[in-house]
Amino acid sequence: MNTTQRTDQQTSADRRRRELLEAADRVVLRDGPHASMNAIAAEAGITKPILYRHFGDKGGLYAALAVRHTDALLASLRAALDAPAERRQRVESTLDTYLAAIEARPQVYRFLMHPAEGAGTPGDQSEQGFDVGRHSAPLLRRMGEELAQVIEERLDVGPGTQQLARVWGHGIVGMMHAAGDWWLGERPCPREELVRTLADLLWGRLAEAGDKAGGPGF
Amino acid sequence: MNTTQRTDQQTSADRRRRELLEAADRVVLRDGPHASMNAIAAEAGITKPILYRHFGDKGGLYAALAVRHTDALLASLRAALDAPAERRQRVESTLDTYLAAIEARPQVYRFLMHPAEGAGTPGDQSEQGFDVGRHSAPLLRRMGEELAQVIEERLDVGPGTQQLARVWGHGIVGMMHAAGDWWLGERPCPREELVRTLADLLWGRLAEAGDKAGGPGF
DNA sequence: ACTCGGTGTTACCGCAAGTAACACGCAGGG
DNA sequence: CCCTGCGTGTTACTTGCGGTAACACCGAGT
Repeated sequence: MNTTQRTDQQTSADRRRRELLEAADRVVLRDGPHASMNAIAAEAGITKPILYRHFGDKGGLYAALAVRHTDALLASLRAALDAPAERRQRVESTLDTYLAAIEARPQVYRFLMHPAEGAGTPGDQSEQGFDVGRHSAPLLRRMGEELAQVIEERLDVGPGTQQLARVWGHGIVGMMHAAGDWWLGERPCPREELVRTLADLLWGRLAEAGDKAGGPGF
Repeated sequence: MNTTQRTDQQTSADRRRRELLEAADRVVLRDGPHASMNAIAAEAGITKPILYRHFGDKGGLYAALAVRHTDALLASLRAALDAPAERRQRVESTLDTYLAAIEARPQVYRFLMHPAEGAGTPGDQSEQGFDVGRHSAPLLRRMGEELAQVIEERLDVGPGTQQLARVWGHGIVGMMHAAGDWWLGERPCPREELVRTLADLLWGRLAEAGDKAGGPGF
């Protein structure tokens, strides 16, 4: 008797939820990592308590937002990872996919990774921001775990593969993230060069390189 | 005429500053990443405005704290990096030094990297914390730049060494950081194993590994 | 007509960052 | 001896944010 009601309500609530998320997205895209609940509510044309009814608390809204973007990014990454090509080529295109994503929407990226980085003027009060440990970490963690799974599934590295895959997954994601963060800030080189250099690093060129004359070597 | 006065005041102010920093350190070590200005002031036996007179704002205090710890950590890392041994050995001992440091003082580590991660109980209001983008990034950036310099000084990788060294420096630091963060949370294996696995990654075992039977490979 | 669930509002609390404005103690100079 | 600076400390406040309680409207079902 109430199944249609249920579904109607569900979809109605879901639509609201999506609208709110899109509004939040817009305000994040515009205002960068500040984005107070008030601002988001205003952008959505409503007031704070509704946001809280839908998302519980700020973490909930943030998590929902992060899930959206992370899902999209992960889909792209999976596509790059699954492409039919040489391993080196696949690694490069995966790196490139990630870097292209953060390059395309630096605001969103900064919001996801470094929330509450605003606080430009000294009088700016808007510095009480999100927490990061509980949200950006999960984002990176999720990428790390996904990559670990891919590595474990496809790579043959003898015994202890599972442990090794997870270490490598998180390590590679961290490498990608840190290098991308730095690159995004300084733009010292075109993207392809960064991709190539990182792939070189993963390909063991650090071990192969010779010592420079005069020093103790590295 | 006022040179001695000046220096006296200077040293006096510096002593105060150090005392305040040590108090801040203590409260961070105890309370984890919460650490409100009030709490720090109370621990130091004084009140808020004095902290603000000494450090300007919370970012200033945080930066001073971060510099302290980063300096200490960088000194250890430099020592490991400069040890007279094979390159692989030096890389492993550097990784181990970093991981041992974050293992020894996880509270401090979490404060530096993921401030404002507390907020355990839902009723906990103490979630308005620091920003991270302006502080944890500089910390990682600094490590990345240091490592880049070491790489550039000692490694011979042909033309474009400078750019490459910086990419690798930030990338390796990010790998270390992300893997360490994950490991610190889950403790899936002893430290030496993590160190060995990460070094293996840097040594190109990803490229060398064979495909697993049945999949498209990786 | 009367309830009832959903959507929305205003008005408030608590907290933490940051800031006046005032108070004590102690040099030196009339 | 007093009084003027100045460094150090305080109390008491403002602002802005996250989060919540209590009330208001409105369309559907009986």
